[in-house]
Amino acid sequence: MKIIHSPAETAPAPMAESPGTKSHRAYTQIRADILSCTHLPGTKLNIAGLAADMDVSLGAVREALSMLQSEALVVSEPQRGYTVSPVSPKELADITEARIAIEALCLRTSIERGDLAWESRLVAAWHRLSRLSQTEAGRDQHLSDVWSRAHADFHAELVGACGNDWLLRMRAMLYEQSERYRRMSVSVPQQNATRDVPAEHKAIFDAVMERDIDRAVAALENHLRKTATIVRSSVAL
Amino acid sequence: MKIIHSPAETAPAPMAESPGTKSHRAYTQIRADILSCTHLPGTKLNIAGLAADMDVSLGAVREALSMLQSEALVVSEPQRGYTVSPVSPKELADITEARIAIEALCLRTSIERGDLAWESRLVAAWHRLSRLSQTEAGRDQHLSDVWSRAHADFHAELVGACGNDWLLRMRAMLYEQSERYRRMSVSVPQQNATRDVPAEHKAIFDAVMERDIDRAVAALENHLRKTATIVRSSVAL
DNA sequence: TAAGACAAAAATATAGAAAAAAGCGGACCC
DNA sequence: GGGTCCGCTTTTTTCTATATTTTTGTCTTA
Repeated sequence: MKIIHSPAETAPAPMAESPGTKSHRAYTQIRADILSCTHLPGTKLNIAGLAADMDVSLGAVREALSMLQSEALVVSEPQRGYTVSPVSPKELADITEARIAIEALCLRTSIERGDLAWESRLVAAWHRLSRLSQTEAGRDQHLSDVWSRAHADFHAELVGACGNDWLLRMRAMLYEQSERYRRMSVSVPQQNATRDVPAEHKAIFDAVMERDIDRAVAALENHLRKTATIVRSSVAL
Repeated sequence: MKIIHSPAETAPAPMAESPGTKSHRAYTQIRADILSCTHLPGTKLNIAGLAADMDVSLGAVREALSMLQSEALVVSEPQRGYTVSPVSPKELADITEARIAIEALCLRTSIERGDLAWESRLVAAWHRLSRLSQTEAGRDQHLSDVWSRAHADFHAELVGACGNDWLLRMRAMLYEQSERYRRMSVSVPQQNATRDVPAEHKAIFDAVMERDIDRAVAALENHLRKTATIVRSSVAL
């Protein structure tokens, strides 16, 4: 009769939606630290250090880094460890062009194939984002996170009816990369003042709801290109 | 007294271009086995078994599998191990559509930006492929591998001057996935008889050399779509 | 037949050993 | 006197063997 070999000793807290394995928790945390620029681009990642910080073993960290490599958030040189993927103007330009092309493709098919359920989800995502935009996100950290989440959901929902899993996977990858650049250039009010982001979103949303493919794609492209321009000029690359 | 646990016991031979680490050797081997369908799609991959087969430890295999996951050649369910990525008609269709779109994009910019050095490399790749095609590849295994390599090089060179690393990375991923499907459907002579693959390649090559973008893209699309159709009808998915 | 416990197998985690690279100090040469 | 190269020490990455946890298949029992 083995009593209490303690299933709950490790993590009594629910800890969000982590799939149990320690590798995945490490992955989630390192990923968040990279996206939030706690680990700056180009930094060498010390495996032992990370393992000590989050109280897991080397192997777990190593596996987490492998996962991150698949999203191109870190790069590894054999026998020389892992580093946070560096950033550059060229990279930003490549990502932006690729993203415009692929998102446009996804958006076209999404509008063509989208049914009522999709429209409903899109309306919901739009509603959340537009309400949050009114409350001046950006100052307080929590609100900014919530807005980022809503923004990601809205963009994801736009192409949600595309149906091509491979294109969607690539879109997701590029979105994430763009996010990393965007977050490097937060709090540049003087430039954002000349720009009405909610209006750009509204333009996309309206065109999509009217099923005007070309106008929707044009509005999306405009939105992405403007974002990239702002990011580029505000970040010292 | 530990005798000769030997730094050179494992691989005295140069073993091609493997970057030394055992993880990477394991990665290379498993990858080859998946692409050659030694490990069939959908198969569960036993970590301990693989480790024993190639005489490395669990950790090395685990890391190799992580790398493969980033190329979408294997998928993992937490706590339930790894399986070779399954195949399906839907997947093939998605890959084909995505590939046509992205390769077309890459080809356009490649033709626009390509300089003389690129043209020369392309001519070289074309020459190799066309010579190999004449010798009836397909029967003997080695020749077939050589042809595959030349075919891959030719297609890679077509888009070699594109310049957008992100698009190229995605193209490479999709090419690899297509290869896996293609190799599942080898030796179906009756269908290939009605098709002249070298001529399709020549059509692409000629259009590119004349810098006729639209014709080149159309020829490429035709080539990819025909390949997908053959594969689809010849494989029992 | 279905529920539950047991046993086997497989996946994940850990700690420490081996190998490789990086950092460092001193000697040697120009 | 200054610069460069060689060896050693230290750090870091990689690997292995073993332990722990989870899942899965089976067999009993009501």
